[in-house]
Amino acid sequence: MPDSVESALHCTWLLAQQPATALPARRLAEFHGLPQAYLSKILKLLTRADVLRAVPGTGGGYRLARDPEQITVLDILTAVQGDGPMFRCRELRQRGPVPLPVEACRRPCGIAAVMHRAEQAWRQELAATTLADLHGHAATASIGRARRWLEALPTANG
Amino acid sequence: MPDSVESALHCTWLLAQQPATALPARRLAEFHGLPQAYLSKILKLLTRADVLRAVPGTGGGYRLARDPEQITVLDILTAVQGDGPMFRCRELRQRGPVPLPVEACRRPCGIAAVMHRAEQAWRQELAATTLADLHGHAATASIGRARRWLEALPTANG
DNA sequence: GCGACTTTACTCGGATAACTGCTGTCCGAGTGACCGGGG
DNA sequence: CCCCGGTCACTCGGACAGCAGTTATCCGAGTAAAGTCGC
Ligand code: FES
Ligand code: FES
Repeated sequence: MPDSVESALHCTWLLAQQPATALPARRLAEFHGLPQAYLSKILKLLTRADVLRAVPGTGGGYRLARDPEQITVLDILTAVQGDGPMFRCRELRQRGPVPLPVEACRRPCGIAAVMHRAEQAWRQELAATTLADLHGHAATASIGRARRWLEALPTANG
Repeated sequence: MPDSVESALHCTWLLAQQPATALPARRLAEFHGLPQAYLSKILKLLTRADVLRAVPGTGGGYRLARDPEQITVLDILTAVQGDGPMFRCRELRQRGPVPLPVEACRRPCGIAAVMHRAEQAWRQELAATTLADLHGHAATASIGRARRWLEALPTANG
């Protein structure tokens, strides 16, 4: 699994701490210690998938497109990795010197069925967890460090 | 997910039809319509993981290392893809201008916990399915085509 | 002092290289079967 | 007819290229804010 998934999850989690304001890619990269340009690409993908909303101009950045309770971890993974299933049945049963006729291949084969069932369980676990749940179960130390850094920003706050 | 997984599953499934005799890589590649050399690599990995047993010499090939009831789909995936978890926590919380102290990172972070939980569900589904189960739930057409080809082999049978 | 215009700096967006892992391929070492010769 | 040695073809095993997806990077279009000038 690509590492970009972790970056996307961390950024969305951090944005969930302040759903109102928007943070630019430069700040998020600085906070997470990641290359700014590449993280920009990831945030781009999240924006295309309607997980984040981009705010252009000075003082702009990215903010959550919906409430944290309505953004699941599966949405983030789908945005970064694509919505296609990780296991793809290549229909090997129709190849070789003794191929199976197409009319007998309407139903998915047993191997694909098992794979899809396991993947479905995986997706269900991910879809059952929202950003709000992550915030609720997060360690106090993590929330503390995030809040500390957010309040120390040179933004036009009070 | 790499396509080699499907090849490995199909080969092991076919070998489960005849646990006694051994089939060479050439025959398996011919049956599945796959490149012989690459499939040899996959079978090599399965042999290293003690899923298959290699029989050298003329008339040799690969046979199952254990009974089909004791070989799970997870074993095959682990053999091909490696036993490492697909999601790897890079410890981003320890990076950046406000890093979390190491003493506070003994427990896995919330993101990694969710990911590992989902992956555990996935693994559980795969570990609960054996090659014998695949044979039991397979379509009669698939079993028929396999048996037909196996009996038509030029092997030194009766 | 107030408003409008200009300039500025900052933001996202898409298009463009370098790198790792999967895919595909090759040839050598080892083994069992097969064939020929001798007893 | 049976046993032995030699030859052979077939097998796996590890080492070697090619391509795709991920990672990393750059610069241009667009925008909101700030600064500046005139009234
Ligand atoms: S034919 Fe290979 S997984 Fe369906
Ligand atoms: S610190 Fe990123 S997933 Fe654990």
